[in-house]
Amino acid sequence: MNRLPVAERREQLIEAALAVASRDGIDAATVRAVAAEAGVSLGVVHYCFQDKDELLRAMAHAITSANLERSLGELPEEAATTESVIESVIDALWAGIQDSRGPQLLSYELTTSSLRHPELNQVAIEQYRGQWAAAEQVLDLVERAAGVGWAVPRATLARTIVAVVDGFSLAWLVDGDSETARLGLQGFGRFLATIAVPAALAPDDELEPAPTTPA
Amino acid sequence: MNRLPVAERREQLIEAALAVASRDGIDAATVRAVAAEAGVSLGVVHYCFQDKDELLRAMAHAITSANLERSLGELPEEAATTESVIESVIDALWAGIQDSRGPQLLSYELTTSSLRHPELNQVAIEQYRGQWAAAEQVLDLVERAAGVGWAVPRATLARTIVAVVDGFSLAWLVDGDSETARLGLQGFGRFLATIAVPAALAPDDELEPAPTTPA
DNA sequence: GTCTATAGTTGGATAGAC
DNA sequence: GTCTATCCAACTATAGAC
Repeated sequence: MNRLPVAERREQLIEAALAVASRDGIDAATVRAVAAEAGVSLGVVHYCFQDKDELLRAMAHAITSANLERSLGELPEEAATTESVIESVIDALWAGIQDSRGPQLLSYELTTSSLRHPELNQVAIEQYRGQWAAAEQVLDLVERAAGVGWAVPRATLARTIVAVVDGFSLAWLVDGDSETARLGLQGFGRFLATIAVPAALAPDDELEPAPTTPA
Repeated sequence: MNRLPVAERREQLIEAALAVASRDGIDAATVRAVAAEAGVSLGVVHYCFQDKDELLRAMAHAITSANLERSLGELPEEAATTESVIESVIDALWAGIQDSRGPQLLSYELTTSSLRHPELNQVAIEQYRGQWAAAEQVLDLVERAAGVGWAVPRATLARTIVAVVDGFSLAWLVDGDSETARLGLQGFGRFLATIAVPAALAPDDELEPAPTTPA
């Protein structure tokens, strides 16, 4: 309706794309559907984005950024046992996931789409780089709150955490059983606690293993 | 070309669908593409299957069945330490995954598709029920080969295993780093070894927790 | 900047000849 | 049983009026 600067229009359209895709799936996020959701006409979308892929890439980037910021929201209490710090971090993390079924599912759809379509190639790896980085920051938080380090390199641990959270999230999306998922994650949390070592005994980080594909 | 009984035609078309979808993604598995892959004409597919969804459901079912049978292929050596039994099972499992990138990715695509489209609703839960059952059988194998039980209910452990394998597989699909994934899984395997207890001390299975949604 | 109109594809599904 | 021909719907993308 109103005339808006292109930049704001883009924001609005990305929001709309996110809404449609979260609600109805990535395949439903057609240019038409996004235009309708935003209340603009078809041509407007093509005026703001070169093509559909550019719109989807922008949407994916918005998700990744949002995830990164959100992951820093949950901070654990100060002094406590390692177990209880981990436990509260996991509960907060899980609550966040549980509250966003649509976006969560969308993020898996984006991953698989990215792996099939060359024009979205960067999307998946960016997602994961973001998640791995976020997991490291969470580890950092736990380290300081509980005064511990880890028996394995932090980067390795971060990848494992992302893998475990991904796996339980997927299963939860399928069977809808949040309590089982939460308990499973807590079980993993207790494992984390077992490999925590007093900060004094742990180096800032272990020696990095041989660098893998820089991609 | 040849005139075949409907049942055989269906088998052939399911094979073709699997080939196309594994190679080019689930979205590429159109009725037309499947017909072309199988070397038959469009009408034939609609003669054998009521519609596209029925074909996809049949394909998904074929995958699940194949996975179940395959998972029993890898048997561990007889006498050995718990660690080494677990290690060899994981290596065999991972080798199988690594050799089937396309089908692996397809299985995630099927899961997300199933969660979005009501007509495929049963697909995802069947997949997971199959995987959970397979994981329990693998646990069973390890129990007998290493003469151990577990400190947590076998069903819970099975879900965790599936979640961890899923998570590492997804990350591998994204970054292509099989060695890191394998090492991550082995790390999880060492955790499994830590919660193994001598068979004499473990009941056949722990008391089941309160039954969750039977679904 | 925004709209309508339309070109050009692709894919699901069916009809009817053989 | 199998094929060709065809219909219809939905989508991307662009052109051109306002």
